[in-house]
Amino acid sequence: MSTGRKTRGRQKVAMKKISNESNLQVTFSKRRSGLFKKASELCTLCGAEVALVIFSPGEKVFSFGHPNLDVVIDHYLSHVPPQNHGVMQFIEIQRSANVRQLNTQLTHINNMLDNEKRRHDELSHLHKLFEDQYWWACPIDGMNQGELELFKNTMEDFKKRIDQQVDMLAIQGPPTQLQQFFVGNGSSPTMPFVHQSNAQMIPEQLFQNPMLQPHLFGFNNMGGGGGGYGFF
Amino acid sequence: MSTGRKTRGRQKVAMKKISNESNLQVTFSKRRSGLFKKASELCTLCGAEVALVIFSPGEKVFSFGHPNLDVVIDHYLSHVPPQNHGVMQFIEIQRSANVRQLNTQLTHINNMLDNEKRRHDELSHLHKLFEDQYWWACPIDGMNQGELELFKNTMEDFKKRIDQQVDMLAIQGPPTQLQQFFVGNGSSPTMPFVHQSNAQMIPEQLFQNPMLQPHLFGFNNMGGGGGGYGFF
DNA sequence: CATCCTATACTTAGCGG
DNA sequence: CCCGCTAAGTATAGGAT
Repeated sequence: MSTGRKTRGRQKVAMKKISNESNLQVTFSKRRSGLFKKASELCTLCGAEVALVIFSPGEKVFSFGHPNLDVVIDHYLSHVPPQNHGVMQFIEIQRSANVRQLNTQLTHINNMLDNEKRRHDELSHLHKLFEDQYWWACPIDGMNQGELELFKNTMEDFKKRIDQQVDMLAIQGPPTQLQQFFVGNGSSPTMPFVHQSNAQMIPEQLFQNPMLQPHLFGFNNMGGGGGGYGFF
Repeated sequence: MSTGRKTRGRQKVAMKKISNESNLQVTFSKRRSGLFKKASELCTLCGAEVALVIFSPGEKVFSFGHPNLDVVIDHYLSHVPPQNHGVMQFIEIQRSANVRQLNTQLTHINNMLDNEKRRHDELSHLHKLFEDQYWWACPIDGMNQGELELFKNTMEDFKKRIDQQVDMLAIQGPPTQLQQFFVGNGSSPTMPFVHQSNAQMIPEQLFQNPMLQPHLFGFNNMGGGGGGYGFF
């Protein structure tokens, strides 16, 4: 009954970098959650705008923003509308360029596929001719003069088609391999994290907690500008 | 003895915007301090990089950053080490993602072209057989029994090749069009962020700033001005 | 890693200066 | 606004799952 307690409860911890790596990771995770919760509560209770970005020692990024992270950051960087932020615009332009390039490539590729499709249809058509006429199964040596004449014409017609085929292929030229674009090895480990800047980024499960739901989007009574803290 | 206590102690407060203006102001101030403290503790304990920006309902700005607010924000915007040309690297990562996608497409395309090349070779070979043997030019009606027999065998052999061709085509199926990627119209502020950053060591010394120790929170009230921070 | 649990350390609402 | 005080509400270290 009077045995030692189940746990020692919360222990006081020195305000310095945690040495134990495993412990550090757990503490980081817990305190990060707590910080996000506090931030969202400040937004809810006081109608403040908050931007919070955290890089873990393990290089991962966690962020939170109300009403929106990028809006607040832009608001901080300058008082110009977020849509006009230089970096964003530049990046967006780059992205668009890449997509256009990709579309051009695919247009070419689709044209090639069209050609190939036509080839395929031609071959199928040839095959159908064979099937329909079934000439090859006929006992040639049993043909009469007329039959042989017809056969010969069929053959010549067939030869013509084959020639057309081969000419077409010759004109188009034999398919050649396309050079791939090689990207610098991606010294970058693949990262599965895609943030959309028009949504608040919150560490996943944290806000599955119903307690936090209402904090995130409940209000918006921010006044207009007026401050004099422009940076540009 | 049984008189009422000195205070009611901390009362539970509903998680919604505080209506009493005076109360709200006090709570904002207290909680803001608490948030900055928590943020600085996270930095100290876990060596994390943190950026925190708060706009009060009155549009005043409060911020905190370790090792430095703008560094962290830039790091966030680019998701790469601030020392290097962050934005460029980010753009490069974006481009890499697109190029990887493009390479995948081209790999598929090249496989298809390989198949088409094989088809082409087969057709060429068939054509050559015709040319070499020149059978189609021979007066069929002039063949003797043996010649007809040979001709029949040749035909059957040819038919077999054609069948192989068509079977192959059937198995591969006809080429299909690829969907293109469309870039959204620029009106949308959305922009995919790829989170990924290389490990970056945080100089501990930077956080040994006495301002950030236990109770002196390292935040600066920027309510009036600031330097000019330009990204370009 | 994220969660649950328990015992404590820490934070903060409400009230006075 | 800031500071202090008090009591109650929260966050969280440690340990286990």
